Amino acid sequence: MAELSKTYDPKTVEPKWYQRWIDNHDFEADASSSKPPFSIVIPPPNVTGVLTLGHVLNNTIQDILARRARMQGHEVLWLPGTDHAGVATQTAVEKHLRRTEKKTRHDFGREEFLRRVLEWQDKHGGIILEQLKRLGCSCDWSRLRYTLDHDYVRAVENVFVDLYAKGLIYRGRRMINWDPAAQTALSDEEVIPKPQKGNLYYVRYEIVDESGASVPLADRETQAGGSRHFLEVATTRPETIMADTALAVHPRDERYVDLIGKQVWRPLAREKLPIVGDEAIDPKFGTGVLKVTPAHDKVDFEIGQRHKLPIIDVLHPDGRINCAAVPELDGLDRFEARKKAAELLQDRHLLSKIEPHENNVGFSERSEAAIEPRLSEQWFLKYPKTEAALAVVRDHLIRFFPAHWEKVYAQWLENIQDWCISRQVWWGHRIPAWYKVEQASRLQSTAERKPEARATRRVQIESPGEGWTQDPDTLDTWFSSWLWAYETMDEKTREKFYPTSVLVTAPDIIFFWVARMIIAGLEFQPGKSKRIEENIPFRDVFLTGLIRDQRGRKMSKSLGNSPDPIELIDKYGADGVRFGLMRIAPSGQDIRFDEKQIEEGRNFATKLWNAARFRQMHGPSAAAPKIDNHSLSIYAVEVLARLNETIDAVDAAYREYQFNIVAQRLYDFFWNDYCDWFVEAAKTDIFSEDEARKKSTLVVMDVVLSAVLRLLHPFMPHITEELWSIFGFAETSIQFQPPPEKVDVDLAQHRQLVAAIYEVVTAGRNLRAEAHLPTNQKAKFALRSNDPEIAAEQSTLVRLLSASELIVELAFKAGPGTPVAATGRGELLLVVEVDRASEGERLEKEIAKLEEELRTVAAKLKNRSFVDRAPAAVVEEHRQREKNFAEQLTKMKQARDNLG
RNA sequence: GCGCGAUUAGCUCAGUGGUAGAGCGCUUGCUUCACACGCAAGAAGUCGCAGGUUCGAACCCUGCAUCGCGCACCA
Repeated sequence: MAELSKTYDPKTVEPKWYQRWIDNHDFEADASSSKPPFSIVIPPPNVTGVLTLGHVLNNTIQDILARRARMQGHEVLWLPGTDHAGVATQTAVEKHLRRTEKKTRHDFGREEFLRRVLEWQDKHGGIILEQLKRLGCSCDWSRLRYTLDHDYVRAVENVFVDLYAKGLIYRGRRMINWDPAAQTALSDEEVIPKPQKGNLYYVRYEIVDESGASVPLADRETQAGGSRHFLEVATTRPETIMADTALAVHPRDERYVDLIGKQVWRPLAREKLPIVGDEAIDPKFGTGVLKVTPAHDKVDFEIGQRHKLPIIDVLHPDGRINCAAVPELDGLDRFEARKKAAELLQDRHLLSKIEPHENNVGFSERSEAAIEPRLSEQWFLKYPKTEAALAVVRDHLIRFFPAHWEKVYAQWLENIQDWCISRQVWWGHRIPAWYKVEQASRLQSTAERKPEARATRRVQIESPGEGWTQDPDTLDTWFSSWLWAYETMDEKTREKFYPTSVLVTAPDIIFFWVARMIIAGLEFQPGKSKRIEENIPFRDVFLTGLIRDQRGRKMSKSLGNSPDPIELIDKYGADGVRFGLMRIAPSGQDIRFDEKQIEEGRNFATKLWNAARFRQMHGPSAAAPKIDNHSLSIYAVEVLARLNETIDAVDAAYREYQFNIVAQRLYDFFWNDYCDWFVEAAKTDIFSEDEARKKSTLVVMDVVLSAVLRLLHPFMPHITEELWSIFGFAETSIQFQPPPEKVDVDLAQHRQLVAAIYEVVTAGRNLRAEAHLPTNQKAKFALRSNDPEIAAEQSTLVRLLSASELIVELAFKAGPGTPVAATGRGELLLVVEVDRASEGERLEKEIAKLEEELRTVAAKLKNRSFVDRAPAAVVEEHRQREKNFAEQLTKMKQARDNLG
């Protein structure tokens, strides 16, 4: 047994053990094992991503669950993998190419661009997997999957074909969310509404004269006031006026009802527009008149449908104005055009005012460009099994932790809309639809296709043959992710490990991923039977918090407030980072990150190391240590009792996924109960000549250390494995040791005595500090007691008090000015002369405190209702307290009186 | 507008009806034979506000305020 160095060095220990675990194939799951299965699929990080603190949190939790399950005798599969992340990766590569080569993807063409993406992927791909290894993640790397693996791609295509055949996937020309920067359609979930400060432009639409003639320009200004020559419209988007195809008012709005059916002149690209009545109009907003722009607004589109209005699109896909009729605006960016349009209207006296106005505008989650609602032909999925998906969570076949997320999940499913699944990006799963080449040759992208150009279409994986061209679009990344829970598994693996045990993820992808995976499981039924329980993708969903910085902001690259986890690991060790983070990660709450907390994790690792070192200095440990119930010291009984309590608390916390509580309980037990109290008290035995007592105490240490190492192993795998092997508690790795069981001794005995002794010690240390006696100066103490139990522990009391001597004597006489403290087992005196005045002052304070406490308890006990109605045990406890306070008060008052 | 969460020591947070807790920070003392990434002691809180239930409320109920998130609206 090598002697341990003074501080723990994670830099050598951690890589050493990780390599051994890999070499031993410890993380590889055996699908033919007879052990009960436990499985987790990793939320696949982006293939070119790098590790963030969010990943550290998420994957540490998964590793804890996997490692604990392994120790509990499960056959564990933690299945790792990466996601191609269509729009995200393509956006990153395009940005890179724009910067380095000043070219767009169109300059390269599809084939060359995809080659560039693959180059990028080779360069940046897989970094995050290596980083997960640094963290100690016990993934089964032999089963590593990627959403663009051949088989996985085939599965995605099959699902598409299948859903098309079922009529659940369809093409349609509908309003979608268009990202003008990435130039692709997005799903509703990828649009983030943000409040924007803008303007409300009040635009006058001239009412068409009954005769059809326009009012002469010169008269307009004067007539604008009272009479009905104009209808005023409040709009935030004057640049889309050319796309207006009607004005709309509420059908019962008295101000305007007589105008319904009449016409107005569109002020830009002058045309006659009808005035229609529609329930969707809010009379209280603006002037109560809405300009209807069916091509560029979702609500307007619906109004347009109801009134059979034409649709005029005045925007290019990149967000520039496309309107030859108004050359001043044509070709301008939409935001430029907004200003310009206002100017044009101003010049024509058609803009009556501009008011500041705040409204919500949708932004692309990826490119951060303002989303343009746009009419476009896309592929859509009508979600199957939404009722069943609601039911499995409602009936708790799947449980969410914390449970309140179940409501968020339900809310989304209840309001679910068809999913726009096609993306006008090149990086991803290409849609398995084929068109006759004559028509297809005209296609840039499905989004651009006019309805009349609709080609002959076939949906199948292989090309139908000569003359057919594949749909140029790809699928939403999440359309592949939703199969992740089972398409990552081969048939045998699936049979053993599907459904998975638990999914660990962040709450912001409940809609994107969690809900859709549940739907996929129910729809495609990958389970062993048709039973719902066999087909849901997981049984528990644990939703982590978001990590924020100290000011409460989300961690983000642009803010630069996200520390690099690898730097933290270099500085504090993976175990320190893991433990520090878990201790502050309350379930379901956001986490404010502070490096101090990681430092504490590192400090705890050092503490563990040194406590082990101390044990090791006193001789070798026994393999599989067993305690002898009959030779236990009272301190041993106490620490074992607390170990038992800790084991129970840890078990309970695990059941609710309360990792912070697990960590905190282990921290408190080990640092306070074991190190600060037990080890210090046990030094009496360890340094004594009594070999039997020494041996007994060392065995208790071994039992506790062996238990603590196993309890901590899921959180701190490397250091615990290192210490486990150094101590030689077992032949084999700690990874497969069963968790500690509670110690079977009569633990009720002695606990009161130990509590009393610790109370005396604390009181004595307090007296010493009050008397300004330095810690390194031994002091003489006396305890007024004739309690043989206490007397028997004299040597330990001397050690813990750092006393030169402790006299246990009921009638101990001390001179006036001897500091005294009341304890449950008699007064403790610090036998030194101190200034009478300051001792008197201290006693007065002590007495005041006791009197206050006594008053509180006495008042409660005088209350008949309390005595009659509170539980007997509570009342008894109060009585006991009253008695103790009264006794101590008497003693303290005597001491004060003795002072003179 | 609807829903969810939060509000406890300077900071970060535990605390599901019976004497307000931890870590950090702060103050004081200590290089004592595992550990200064440490040991010991201490100061510090009208538990967001107002009602209610209860013998008793940080905890349960109602309302309000502030902060955060989601959904809806968003001309």
